[in-house]
Amino acid sequence: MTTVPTGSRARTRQAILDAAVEVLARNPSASLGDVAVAADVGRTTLHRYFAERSDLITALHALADERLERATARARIDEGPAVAALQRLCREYFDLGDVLSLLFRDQVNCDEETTVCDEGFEELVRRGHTDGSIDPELPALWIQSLLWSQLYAGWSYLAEHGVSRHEVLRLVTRSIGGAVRP
Amino acid sequence: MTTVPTGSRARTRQAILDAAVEVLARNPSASLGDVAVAADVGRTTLHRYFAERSDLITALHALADERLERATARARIDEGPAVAALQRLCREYFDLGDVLSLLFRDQVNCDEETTVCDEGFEELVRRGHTDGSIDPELPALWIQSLLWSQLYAGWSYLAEHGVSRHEVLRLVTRSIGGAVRP
DNA sequence: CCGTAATGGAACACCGCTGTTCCAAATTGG
DNA sequence: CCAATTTGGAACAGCGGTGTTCCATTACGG
Repeated sequence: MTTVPTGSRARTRQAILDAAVEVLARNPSASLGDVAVAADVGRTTLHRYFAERSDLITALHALADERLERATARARIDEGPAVAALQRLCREYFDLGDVLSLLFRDQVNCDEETTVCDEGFEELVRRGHTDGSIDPELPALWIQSLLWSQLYAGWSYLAEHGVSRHEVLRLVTRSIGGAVRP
Repeated sequence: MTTVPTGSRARTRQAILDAAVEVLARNPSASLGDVAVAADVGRTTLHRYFAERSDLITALHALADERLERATARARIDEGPAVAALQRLCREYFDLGDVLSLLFRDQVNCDEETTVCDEGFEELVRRGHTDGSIDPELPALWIQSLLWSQLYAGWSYLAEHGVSRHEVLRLVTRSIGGAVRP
């Protein structure tokens, strides 16, 4: 049986994952050596935790999915006015930062992400359609694409221009809100 | 001196560039072999036209910049109401397709792209700010990020879901228009 | 129709990344 | 403080992409 992580093991594992998120978000084809350096860990150690590159990627996706789910839960998208709920979701996702750009760059069509949202998200959009706060011409799937792409735009904007995190978040939520209005 | 392209040379060169756009837009780290196959050309021939990978990339950027500039010119962003001009620009860029996703994926902050637009684009946004058709809270740079990210979202949407080009374009222009409204 | 240009295939060395093994050093916990 | 765990460095083979050379074949223009 696998030994229970003795604390040190868990810490190292997390350090590697964090570094991998940061490095691979910027350059999806970065080498494992780069990740190891960023994690301040020997390449040997990295291989000890994740035998193959694909194992690391898998763990990364699991981590991203988990955080995505938590963030979705925190946004309570089934409560209150639709647009406000959409903007709460936007805020929560924005805080995930690099973690989501990972999913975004690999495959926008990520099977997970669609299913993660679809139950509640479609319902949210439907709510907005019926109460007139969301343009009925815009399907839920498109609004989801919009949300993701604007988050991406926000992160890029943050990284490239000297603008505060708070200010960027303001721009994104405002733009998302405006884009879905009828 | 380099011999003047005899027609056949120019055709081959163009075939390689077209294939490179298609292949590299989907996977920026695709091999030159993949590009050669897509161009229906031997790898040797490809190397004959572009000695190094970086030479191909450079040519690709030049091609993208040129088409970007033409598209910008066609949109006549200095004419008419600001939002309509923005939507014309959106339409023209949308038609560039893969060519622009290339620039987008490599570096959203592409030095070229900012300078290409900045003269006219900032003016367009200013026009919208003063006549009240564009939310004055949104800076030109952000609107530009928005435009690009929504185009990207549109292309992805087109590729992944069975939606017509025309329909996607409608969604993008509508969303862009909505996003910048005060 | 002949010669030149253009092409593609094969083979080659080179390089960086990957995944593995082995061993010595450092850390940690009891 | 000792022993087990954890770590990192070095070295290695394998692999795929790169860039080059050489040669035979094909296409094209005068």
